[in-house]
Amino acid sequence: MADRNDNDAIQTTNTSFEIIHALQELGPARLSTIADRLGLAESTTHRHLQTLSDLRYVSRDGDRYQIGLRFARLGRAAQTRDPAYEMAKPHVQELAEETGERAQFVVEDHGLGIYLHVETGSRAVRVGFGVGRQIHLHSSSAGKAILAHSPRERVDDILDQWGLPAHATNTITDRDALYDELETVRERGVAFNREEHVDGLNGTAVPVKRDGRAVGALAVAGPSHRLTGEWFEDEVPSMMLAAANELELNVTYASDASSTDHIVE
Amino acid sequence: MADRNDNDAIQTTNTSFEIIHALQELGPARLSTIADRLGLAESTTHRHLQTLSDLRYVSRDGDRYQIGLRFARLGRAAQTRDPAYEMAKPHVQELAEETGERAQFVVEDHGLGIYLHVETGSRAVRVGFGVGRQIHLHSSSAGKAILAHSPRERVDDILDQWGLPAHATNTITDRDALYDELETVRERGVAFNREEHVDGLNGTAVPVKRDGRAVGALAVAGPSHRLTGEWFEDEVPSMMLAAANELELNVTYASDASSTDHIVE
DNA sequence: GAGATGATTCCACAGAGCGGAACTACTAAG
DNA sequence: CTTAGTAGTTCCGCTCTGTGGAATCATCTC
Repeated sequence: MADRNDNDAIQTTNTSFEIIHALQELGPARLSTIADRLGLAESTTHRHLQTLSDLRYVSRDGDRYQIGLRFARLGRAAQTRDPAYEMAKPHVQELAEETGERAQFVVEDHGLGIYLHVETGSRAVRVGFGVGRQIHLHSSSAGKAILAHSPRERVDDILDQWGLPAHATNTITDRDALYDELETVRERGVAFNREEHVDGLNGTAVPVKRDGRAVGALAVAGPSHRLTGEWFEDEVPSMMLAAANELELNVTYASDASSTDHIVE
Repeated sequence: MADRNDNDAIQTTNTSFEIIHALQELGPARLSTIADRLGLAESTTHRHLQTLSDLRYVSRDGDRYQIGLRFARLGRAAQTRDPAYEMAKPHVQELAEETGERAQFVVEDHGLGIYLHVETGSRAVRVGFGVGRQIHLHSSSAGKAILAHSPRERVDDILDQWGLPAHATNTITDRDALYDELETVRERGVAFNREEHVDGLNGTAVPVKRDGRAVGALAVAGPSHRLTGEWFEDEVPSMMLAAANELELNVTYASDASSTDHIVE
């Protein structure tokens, strides 16, 4: 066959997840819609949906299929796979209160940044980047904080895999420019995002380290007109540094006596 | 073949999810451990893990595999698949504050109750039943509130599927007894759980209805020695009823103008 | 009732997933 | 430095299973 595509992944599993992704995007949808969208036979689509429904990962209401609530469980399992992740939550809440802006905890997986906690302060901008959201690391303050404290080799791999696509007018799209930026971040201990991810949105972040490696980053984001001057460049960062410092102590301490954290099914 | 098991589900998809479930329970695990546990050939396991890793639903660190953070996204999609679910969150928070106990929002899917929001009040009992947790409906206050406002036919189906297993000393394990109980719940508008799910734990819940059907239930749970008397039987229920009432108004109103809630990938 | 639409079941075929065996990469030990 | 031993990866042929098309069934609509 000519179509020796990507690599040899299991096609059936891919198809099942394609259907799940379709449901994620479409919301409640009918079988034929999904089959059309993915270019699958209706019989095939039907069997996948049947299987996924048996597994409770798809719900069905009449002739509408939608994503199953069992995924809440797996999502939760992901969010708590490292005890450090849960420890970050109160600090995110505190930062949201102190700054009044949106505070986040972001970690890296497969070269992307994933929002694990999001708290909105009193005057924070509206939703849109909720928990679970995936972003490129090169164009966000949290991402740069993480990259700055990752081995150069790993950074290269990530950039190879995802490139440096432009998301906003100030996005850093040049590799060397990014390396310089990461050097600055390392020196200052704080990363800034000046409308690099979304126009009109600034952000700043600090890494949370364990054993020298960044396990994630604490970040604060808000409209660029409000996040400016000393508030943006000094005051907010020092709040985050204080939080990160405390968090790092918890995380490091807990990793010694972590055995009790295991949760059995 | 003799083994015409359950029905004809897609075996490959089942296997992939079995591996995911194994990772969920084991935490970081090595390939051979997973293969052993599931009775699969290592080569097969390897291919599944490879595929799931390409999809970013499995992460790999050296020779340890674990659940991927991308599931946080699907979990979030499940948690927000109905806009009503998000509207419940502030009410849960308020109930947790007012009562000081653990407050929850539970919905039904595939005949099980799923915790979508959990907030712990100042003196609430420690974790263990977090977001995403799945419980039988017959043995919890929230479950009974939901069942009481579901069509009899649906209740039968659910009981057929899941039975009435005993979880604690007071669990209702008799079908007719449960029907009587549901009738009481309908009359009072409130459901109670007196150590039916976990010994030492009481709970109470009210349904949240839309168009006559229960979309979920608001519940409060706490140690049986603290949840007693008027506080348990009147005061807490009236707080919940007030919250549910307000929530129902939001939910019903929002369902008219819901088109703007759609979130695009 | 007839017609259309969509979901479900049936079926035959070939492609895809499977397990066993061979191979490679690391460690540990002697 | 060599030799086992362990765990992960790749290879390969077989067969079984997932696939799409067609036929059937269920629901609405006009």
